[in-house]
Amino acid sequence: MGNRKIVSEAVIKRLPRYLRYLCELKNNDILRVSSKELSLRMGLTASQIRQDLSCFGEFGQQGYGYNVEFLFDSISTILGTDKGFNVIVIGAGNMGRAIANSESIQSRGFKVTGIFDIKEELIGSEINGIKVLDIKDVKEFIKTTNVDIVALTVPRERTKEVAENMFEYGVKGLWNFSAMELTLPKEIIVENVHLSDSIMVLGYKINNN
Amino acid sequence: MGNRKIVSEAVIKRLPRYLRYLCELKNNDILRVSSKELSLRMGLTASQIRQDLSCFGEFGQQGYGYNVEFLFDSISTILGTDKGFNVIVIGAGNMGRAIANSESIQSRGFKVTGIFDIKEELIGSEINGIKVLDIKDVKEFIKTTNVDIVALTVPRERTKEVAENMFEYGVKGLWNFSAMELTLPKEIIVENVHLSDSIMVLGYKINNN
DNA sequence: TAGATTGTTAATCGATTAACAATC
DNA sequence: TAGATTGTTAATCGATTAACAATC
Repeated sequence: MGNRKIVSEAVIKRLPRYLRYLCELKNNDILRVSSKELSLRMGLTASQIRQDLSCFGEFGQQGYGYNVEFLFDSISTILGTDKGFNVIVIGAGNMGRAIANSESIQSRGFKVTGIFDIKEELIGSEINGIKVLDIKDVKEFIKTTNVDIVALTVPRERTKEVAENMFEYGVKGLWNFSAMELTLPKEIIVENVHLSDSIMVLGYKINNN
Repeated sequence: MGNRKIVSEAVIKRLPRYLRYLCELKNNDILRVSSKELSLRMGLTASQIRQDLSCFGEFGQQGYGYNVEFLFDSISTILGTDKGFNVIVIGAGNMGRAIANSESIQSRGFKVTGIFDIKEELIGSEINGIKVLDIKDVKEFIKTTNVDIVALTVPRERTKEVAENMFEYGVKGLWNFSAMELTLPKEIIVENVHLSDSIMVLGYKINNN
């Protein structure tokens, strides 16, 4: 299911950013926006915005521009955030807790339905109202409840093993926070958040500014 | 100072990834690698690896390939991680603590030298051996010690104000974890980590796989 | 109606890939 | 020497930008 046309990675990555700006316009009670106006705010070209949106349909009107709320809702639908995703977090450390507590993630339709850890002292505690469960029970949890995404925040040395298990259990998406490459079959989507990569890019730019 | 040739964003973003793979080779006591071998491991073309590296100099040898350790060190130098960067964290919440505790960040030459928060109950506590200081003292801290990068993990509504202060205090780089766009003068480099953008891209890919 | 702005086609630009002489 | 592999130039591919007819 889903859109069959292949849309480039670059376009997909811009969608959440559009959503962010549209949300801001909405919060300021702005009803309409042209590609020109939006391009000025976002620092890209009006052409690119129109080209990007045209990958998914027609959302504007000649002479008028785009209805902010309609465009926001449309992009939400494209991203699937209107339907919602169930997320479990494996690893109840600082990063896991940050995810479980993130308002911006929840506000986009991602619901943390479970948190798992291996440490005795963490099991049974609560994070943002969600009980931390024993990692031993994660297989059963995935089999019996609907889990779309697994956020992986376990120590580096455990990442590979846990990731492979998740694939085996039929999880559709892995959100990997370990500074480690995961090579898994293409049936499971892996999205990496390599914090150290990000800060290294920042370091490079500082030195070469 | 630094390299005057303008290197494209795409190339820069691949550098930390090269470093990651080279580190792994090093750990497995592999002394040499050809662009072909590396390309197979990394899932890109040998051509691209050679093209990327050629932006910065000549690191290989015909008929031999690349000395793993030398290439690792060279890329470290390009990224400036050999010299080291001092980082302060503003916001001692889960994300701030995750940064202060991250081994992968520290192993790449980024040293957390201070953590700041506004909350009375956090001030004076220790995170990874670093004392949490009062946000009121951050200006003085920046003026008197060498701070290269500020990691911003404060709540959304405080982000803009703190970011502007950091610019004013002469900080060179901002590592922004808020789901908010920062528009600051180009003298200060901003690198964004928008976790919600990342999980939305994952959601899209799951739906359209 | 006149002005504004879309969606799309064509042109341009930049990034990736292929090819190959140089040489270890 | 023969084989391997670099760094670089040329060719290709894809993404961004410009232009414009359609139309609100």
